[in-house]
This record gives sequence, structure tokens and C-alpha cells, in this order.
Amino acid sequence: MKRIALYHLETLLWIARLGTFRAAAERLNTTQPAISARVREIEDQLGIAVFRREGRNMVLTARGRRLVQECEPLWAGFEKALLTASGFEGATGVVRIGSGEIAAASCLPGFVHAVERELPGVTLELELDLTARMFQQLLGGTIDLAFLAGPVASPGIRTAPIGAVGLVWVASAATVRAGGFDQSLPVWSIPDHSPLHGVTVGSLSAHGIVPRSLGTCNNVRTLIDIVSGGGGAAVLPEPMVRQMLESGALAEVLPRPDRTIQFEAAIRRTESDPLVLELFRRAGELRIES
Amino acid sequence: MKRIALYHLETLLWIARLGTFRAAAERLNTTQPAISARVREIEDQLGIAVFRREGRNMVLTARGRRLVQECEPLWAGFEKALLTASGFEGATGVVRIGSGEIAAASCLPGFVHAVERELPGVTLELELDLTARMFQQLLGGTIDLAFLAGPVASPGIRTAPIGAVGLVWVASAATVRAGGFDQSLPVWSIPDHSPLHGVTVGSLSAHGIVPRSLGTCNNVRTLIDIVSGGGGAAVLPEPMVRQMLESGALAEVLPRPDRTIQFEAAIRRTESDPLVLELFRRAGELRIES
DNA sequence: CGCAATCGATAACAGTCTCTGATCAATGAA
DNA sequence: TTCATTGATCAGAGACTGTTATCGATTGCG
Repeated sequence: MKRIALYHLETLLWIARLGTFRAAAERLNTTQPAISARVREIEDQLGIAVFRREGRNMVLTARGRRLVQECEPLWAGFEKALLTASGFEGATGVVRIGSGEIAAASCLPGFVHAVERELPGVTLELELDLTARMFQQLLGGTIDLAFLAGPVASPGIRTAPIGAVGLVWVASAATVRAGGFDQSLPVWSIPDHSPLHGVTVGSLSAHGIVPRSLGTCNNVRTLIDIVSGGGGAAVLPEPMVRQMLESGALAEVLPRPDRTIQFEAAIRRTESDPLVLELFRRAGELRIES
Repeated sequence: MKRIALYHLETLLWIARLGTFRAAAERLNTTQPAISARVREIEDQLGIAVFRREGRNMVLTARGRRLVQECEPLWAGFEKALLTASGFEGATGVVRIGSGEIAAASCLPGFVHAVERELPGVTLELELDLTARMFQQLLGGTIDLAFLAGPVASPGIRTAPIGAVGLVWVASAATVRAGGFDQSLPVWSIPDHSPLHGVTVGSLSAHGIVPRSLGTCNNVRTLIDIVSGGGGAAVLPEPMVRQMLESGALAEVLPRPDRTIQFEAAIRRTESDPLVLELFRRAGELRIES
């Protein structure tokens, strides 16, 4: 009984969350046989069946479910006790972070740097994806913490604002020299998932402009490449193009839109891992500014 | 961080209780170097000093003390969750039981047998000692559960009555044939720690008997040997001499005293180990009768 | 002061455990 | 059926844990 370690319980909790041994193995950075072995150890030690075969999946038995329920708060409390004891300096573990591309450009460098400086021992695994998919991944347990653009709200998700960045209308210097912003200039934007899209459309109609075309690209870096290559104009986050504006590669072609892009950090509302909560707290202390 | 197991915490808790690594090692049925290694593992994992050298002892640091305080209920919670999950059938561990000699004769056989039948995997370590010393051992953590004779009360100790046995005045058959109980017959008893002593003295004065001598022996079995060898008369628990009464080796020499010997189970009031609490609960369900 | 007792640290070695990687059987979907 | 997925199993390598036998440091006692 005493030979049950914390990672046994952690394993149990992640299997319960993710549904399969394999997913838990991936989440815990190990292999499926190792997960099987841990489960078998738990069952041997306790002398009960925690899982029951159901088709090709394993499902918690009644006792197993109860055990998980009882252990979850205990495990969280335990992690918290250990982490606070070491002032989070001895924090160890892997935290998966998802981020939208715009948020990544603005938030991730500073955040990652701060974590690596203040919490060595914590490994971050970053994954850039669309905001929409991020929610699934958060709720599904594939990621623990997300950085998103635009005010979002969803049941089961807890968010904290971490700042905003201004927007600018830019086009390549060559485009400006060739006549500036007129109706013949293509406009590029991000698919309508993103708040950037709304700002682009709104700003165009506010200026009474109907562009020749409104192209979209789901990758902001590529979009910048397109614009800087003379492909048209776009509304972009100021920090992402600041350098190119300063170097003259890009130029502003319309007044800056009033609206800003809000950034938020997000976690599961039911998150109990103290390390994730601590990272969320620290993320909330980030102040992103133009 | 995840590599900390439950026994690491248990180790910490027992060091905190007992004061030295060595004592904890003995209590946990292992060696002192193993304890040192566990402590080092905890400190390495947390990156903090849990103990500080103080003369030739190790003392908890402020952080260490806090960690212990926070972990104690968590550890108990884990143990309880695991034990209840397995219905105590998978219970594993060593529980130290202290017992007075009289209580041992009346309570231990049944209790030990029940535990071995219903809770295989639980190892009991029995130690017979004087009631007075039992309290020290309980409070000091050397034993976890005690069986005692006579109503006792002490701060820091929780007790539960588990029954009573009647008393008989006995002497050897030879002694009875030689004239029965008269003033010339020596009386034997236990030192005044025990309630038996009070009963012996009270019963003598109630019968107006002043014995030739009142010897004491701190070992009841030896005392029985003395009496059955013709050495005198004594007040003894009925179950302990029943067989010798039936076989005729001993005979009753005075009316049975009204008073009985009460038996109680005792644990630390602060006890948190679910296994010990469970054994205490089961002990409380014992019903000892004459 | 010297001596014995106690405390904890350390090193070497043996035994055990745990993980990985490569399979295999069972199940369900195309 | 064929293929993809899930978990079980097994052999081997590597890491970990515990024990024994020591050591240095400190304390208490003559």
C-alpha cells in the first residue's frame, strides 16, 4: 500500500480525464505499457478492480470512480503543499500551453522567458493552433493553459485578461510609393474566427472603402509576408510589425483603428493542479502593451 | 517532484513525531541510512532544506515544519481513500500494539485472530508492558494502540471500553486441603499500578482479613505459578484461571469480589492513520466477558 | 580530560523495480 | 475483409532503494 507513489494517482486522474491509457501516456510523457503497469500496480496493491474492460476501452468501476473523486482534491492539495514549501522554485513538471498565433507573438516570448528564469525545472510544451480548437484541447485535457486573442467566454473555461495591443493598417513601402491605399489595393485578413477580421471589416466600412478583394490567410506570419511583398494592405497587431515599420519595409496606410486586440489567458474552470494554477496566476500578471 | 511516494511523507511525519531519524527508522521497520536517503530525496526534489542540524540531532526548519503540518491531513486522507477503496482488505502495514498483561490474556488472542483473518496484510507487533509505561509509549509514538485494564483517562489519549472480566479468590488445591484461607496464608498481588491491587486490598479488609504477608509480583503468569504452587492466595481474573479451576489445580477460597476489571482500548487523541483508527474501531466492537 | 553512547552521513553492493520497445490479441470502423 | 486503435505481455536495460559496515561529530559522564 505504501508503495503507491504520487505518479500512480496522477496517472489515475489523467486516465479518468482523457479516457484512454494511451492518451494518458502521451499526456504524461511516457509509454502505454508504463501506464498499464502503473494501473496494475494500483489494482494489485488495493486488491480491487479500478477499471473494467468495455469494448476496446477501459472504464472506471464504481470503486475506481470513487477513488478518483477522493484522490483528486488530495492530490491537488499535496502538489500545492510541496510547491509552496519550495516557493515554486523546486517546481517540476510539464505544462502544455496552447496559443493563438497573434497571442503567441505578443505573449509567449516574455512568458516563456519568465518561466524559464523563475521556475527552472518546469518544462513547457507549446502548441500553436486556432482559438476554436484551443477550447476543445483545454477541455479535453490536451493542453493546460491557453493564450488567446479577443474576449472569449465559455462555460468550463476561466480566463484572465493580460493586456491588449494596438492595431495598424500597413502595406509595403513599395505599395505606398505606387499610390497608397486605394480601392484597387487588395486587403488581406485572417479568417472570421479572429477578432482581427471584424476589426478589418469594420474599419474598411468606416472609411467607406470597398476593397478590390478581401483575402484571408490563417497564418499571420505568412500574411505579413504577403503584405510586405506588396500583396496588399492589412490590419495587423502593432508589435508584430513594429520592426518592419521602423526599418521602412512596411508603412502605415490608414489611421490606426480604435479597437485593440485583447489577450487573455485561459484554463479549465475545474483545474486543480497547483502548478498550472500558479502559471495562470503569473500569466495574469503579464501586462502586454503596445 | 512526482517521484515522491507516500512513504516519503510517512517518513517525514514519523521523524517529526519521534524526533530522530533512528527512531523513525525503527518505527518504520527499516534502517537509519534508508531514512536519511528518503529525507535527502525529499529535500532534493523540493530544493529546500527540511531539516537543520542542531547539535547531534536534526530539527525541522520553518518550512519543513509547515510542510509536515500540511502533509499530515493529506497523508491521512490518502491512506483513508486507498483503504476504503479496498474495503480494508488490501490494508497493508505494521501496527504496534501495547498491552497490559491482564488485558493481553483476555483481549489479545481474539483480537489478533480477528485481524489476521479479516485484514491479512496487516502485521501486528505486540509488546506487553506496564500500563503506566504504555501511555508514554502511546504518546511517544512507539505504539499505536493499547489494551489496558481498569478505567483510565489521560489527556491526549482516547479510550473505548471493550468489556470486563470477573475476579476470583484462588489458592492451590493443596492449600485448601491444608486448611483453607486463614490469616497465616500469604496473599499475593500485583504492584499498586494495577486495579487488581486495589480490589485485593479492599476485599481483604471487607472480610476483616489481615494476611500474614502481602507479596507482589509484576508478572501475573508468575503470580499464578506461585499461587498454584501453594505459595498463597490471590485475586485473579476468572478467565485466566478458569482452566486451572476446572482441572482442580486451583480452588476458590473466598466469595468472588463484586468488582470487575474493565478493559479499554486506547489510541492517541491525535491519531490520524486510518488503519490504526480502523483497528481501534474494531477493538471497540470486541466484547470481553467472563 | 578521556571514554562511551548516540546521532546522522557515506560508500559498496545486492536486490528489486520501472521503463522502453517490440510484439500480440481483441475490437470496431471503412 | 482490411485497417486503425486499444490495451496486454514479455525481455532486457537501466535506475532506484535498501542493507551492511563504516566514519565524523556531538554530548554526557566520570
